[in-house]
Amino acid sequence: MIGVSFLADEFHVLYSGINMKHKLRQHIEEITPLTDSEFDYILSHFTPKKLRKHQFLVQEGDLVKNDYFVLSGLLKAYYINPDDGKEHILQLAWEDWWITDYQAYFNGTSSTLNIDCVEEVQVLCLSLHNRDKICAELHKMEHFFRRKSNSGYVALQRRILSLLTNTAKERYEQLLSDYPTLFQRVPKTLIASFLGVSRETLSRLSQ
Amino acid sequence: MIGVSFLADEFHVLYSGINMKHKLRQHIEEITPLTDSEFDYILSHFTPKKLRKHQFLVQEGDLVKNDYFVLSGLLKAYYINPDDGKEHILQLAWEDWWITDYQAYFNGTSSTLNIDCVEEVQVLCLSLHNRDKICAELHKMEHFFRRKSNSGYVALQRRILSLLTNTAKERYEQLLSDYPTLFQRVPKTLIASFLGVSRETLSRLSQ
DNA sequence: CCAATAGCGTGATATAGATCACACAAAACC
DNA sequence: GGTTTTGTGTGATCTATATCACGCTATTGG
Repeated sequence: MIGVSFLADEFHVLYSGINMKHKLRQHIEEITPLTDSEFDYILSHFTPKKLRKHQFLVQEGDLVKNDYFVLSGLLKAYYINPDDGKEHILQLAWEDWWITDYQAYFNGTSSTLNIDCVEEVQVLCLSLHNRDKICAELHKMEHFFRRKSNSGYVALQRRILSLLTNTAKERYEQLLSDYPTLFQRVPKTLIASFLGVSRETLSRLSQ
Repeated sequence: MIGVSFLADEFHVLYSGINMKHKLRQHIEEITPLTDSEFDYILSHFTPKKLRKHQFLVQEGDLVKNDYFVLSGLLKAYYINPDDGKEHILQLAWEDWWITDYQAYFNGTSSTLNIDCVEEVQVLCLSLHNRDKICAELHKMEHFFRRKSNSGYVALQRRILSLLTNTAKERYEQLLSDYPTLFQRVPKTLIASFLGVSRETLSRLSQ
C-alpha cells in the first residue's frame, strides 16, 4: 500500500506539477519568450495551492496577499450588497486567467470581495512583493504584466459599454457567443449575476 | 505689433510648453523619479496638439494612432448605438488623465468610439510605436505604464460593480462625491450618459 | 439510499427608470 | 443683439426588468 500510494503521488506531482508549470510558461510566452532558467526563476516566486469546491480563496475583510493564476477549475469573485444581501459577480476565472481582489491586492487594503471555488481548483499564488520583485529584476516580466493589464483594461471597457448600451438579452447573447462552454460549466444563476440580471429574467431570456 | 506678438508667443511657449511639460513629468514622477535627461528623452516621443471645443480627437472608423495625455481641457469618449443613435459615454478625461480608444490603439484596429472636446483642449500624443519604444528602452517607463494600467483596471472594476449593484441615484451620488467639480464643468446630459441614466431621470434624481 | 439543498422554469404583480412631450433659460454664433 | 442651438426641469405615460410565489428536478452529502 505504501508503494502504491507513493507511485500515485509521483504521478500526481508529474501531472499537476510539471504539466501545470508548463501552463504558466505557455501563458507568459504568448507575450514574451523565456529561457528555461528564466522560467524556473520566475516559477520559484509562485506557490501552488489546491482548493475544493466552495472553498474561499479570498473572503471579505481579508488582507489580500496574492494574485492567483488559475491552472484548473473555476472561481467567482463577487460583491455582496450589504443592503439586500444580493451577490454580484465581478469576475469569473478559469484556466489561464488571473483572479484576485485587485483593489485590495495592489493597495494592501482588506478585501471587499469574496472569491470562491465553483469547481475544485488549482492555482499558482503570486504575492505583490514577488510580483514587484520579478518585474524589477526581469524587464520581460514588467512587460508581460503591462500587456496583460492593458488587455484586461480593454476587456473591462467593453463590459462597461455593454452594460451601458445593451439590453439584458443582448448581453446574454454576447456572453453566450463569447464563451459558449461557460454555460455548460456554471449554473445560470451565476451567469445572471455576472450579467446584472435576475435569474428569473435570464431564464426567460434564454428561450 | 510684431514685437508684441512675438512676446505673446514667447509667453505662450513658456506657459503651454515648459509649464505643460512639467505636468507630464509630475505625473510620471508620482510613480517613478526621473532625471532631467530621462524626462527630456521621454518627452521627445510626445507631440503636442491643441483642439477647439467640439473638435474630434478620434472619430469612429479612424485608425487610432495615439494615446493622449491631457494637459488642459476636457474630453469625452463615447459609443453611438447604431440601433437608436444614442450616445453612451465610456470615459471623461481632463487634466492629468489619459484617453484614447484603447481597444483600437492597442490592436491597431479602427475605432468604434468617438472622442471629442467638451472644452478647448491641449494634449500630448504618444504613438503606440513610441510608447513601446520608451517602454523597451527605459524599464522605468514600462513600470510606469504597468502601474497606470493596474490602477485603471481597478477603477473600471469599481465602475462595473457600481453598475451592477447600485441604483441610478446611488451612482449619481457616488460620482458627485468622487468628482464634485465635474458637475460645474460639464452639462448634466453628459453625466447622465456616463452614469447610464436618461437625462430626465438624472434631473429628477438630483433633487 | 434517502433527505436536504441547489438549480431551474414560470405565472402574477410591482417598480425603477425610459420615453414622449412640453416650456423655458442660457449659451453660442452670425 | 437677436436668433439658432444647447441645456434643463417636469408632467404623463410606458416598459424592461425585478420581485414574489410556487412547483418540479437534479445534485450533493451524510
